[in-house]
Amino acid sequence: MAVDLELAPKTKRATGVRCCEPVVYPDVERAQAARLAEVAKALGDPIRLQLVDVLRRHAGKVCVCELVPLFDISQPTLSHHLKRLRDAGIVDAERQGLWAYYYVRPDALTELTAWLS
Amino acid sequence: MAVDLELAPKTKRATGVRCCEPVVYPDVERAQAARLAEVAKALGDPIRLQLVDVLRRHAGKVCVCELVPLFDISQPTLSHHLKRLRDAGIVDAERQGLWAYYYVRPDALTELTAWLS
DNA sequence: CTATTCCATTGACAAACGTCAGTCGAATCG
DNA sequence: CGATTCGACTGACGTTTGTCAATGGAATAG
Repeated sequence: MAVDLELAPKTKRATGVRCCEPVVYPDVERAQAARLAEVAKALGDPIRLQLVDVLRRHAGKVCVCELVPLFDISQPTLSHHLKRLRDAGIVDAERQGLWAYYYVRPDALTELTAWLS
Repeated sequence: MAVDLELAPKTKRATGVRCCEPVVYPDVERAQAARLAEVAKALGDPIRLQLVDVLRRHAGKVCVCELVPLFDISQPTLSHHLKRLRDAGIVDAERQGLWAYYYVRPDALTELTAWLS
């Protein structure tokens, strides 16, 4: 994932001399950065982060009706946040009759965790 | 950080019976979630994530003029992203004469890393 | 002093986001 | 059947975001 920047110690340069040569950034990097940023973005809201936190603490699946009273937001708004987490691939849902059960997808956060560590 | 949700197996309930009791969410949680989400949000853009990635690979400080050619964005836009990272406490800068050197603040990502792990 | 270089800030704009009230479909109870 | 419940979706709203062109301000070169 590295970009080999030459970290030349900056000294005074003559006027008209460019500061540094352009460095090509590998496209592979960009694809991974896009994936990582997408996950980070989905976690970039306090409510969504708490949702993931609650879901992660339960090995099993959690009913939406249990999540609603945890937050001071309307049910449609919570549903919207859950959809955003679903779109980011972080959680998934399973309907059983009238209820919907959410859970964190295994390995959904491993790439981001690995990058951070 | 846990919230003790009772994960009662859902079964059919009589009409008019509430699904679950409201659970109180500790305020301490919310403060930490706000901090974590702020950091995650700052990382929730591909360019900012790549910026942090580049800065992390260099133990020392990196001149802005070295960062500009890495991305297909204008210099003001890059400056804007750097400011967002500064505001989130992820990076900091140091001016030396005409140049500005950026670096990742130590421990800026430890809380998020710990939460993810 | 004047010209130049580096970087931040401003202003503007379209796009995306967080939120809610309202609604709807599906499933269940009576 | 009709009434009720769960959860998603729609439309609307104000706010935030990402981006650029233009500008400004500080420091250096000549």
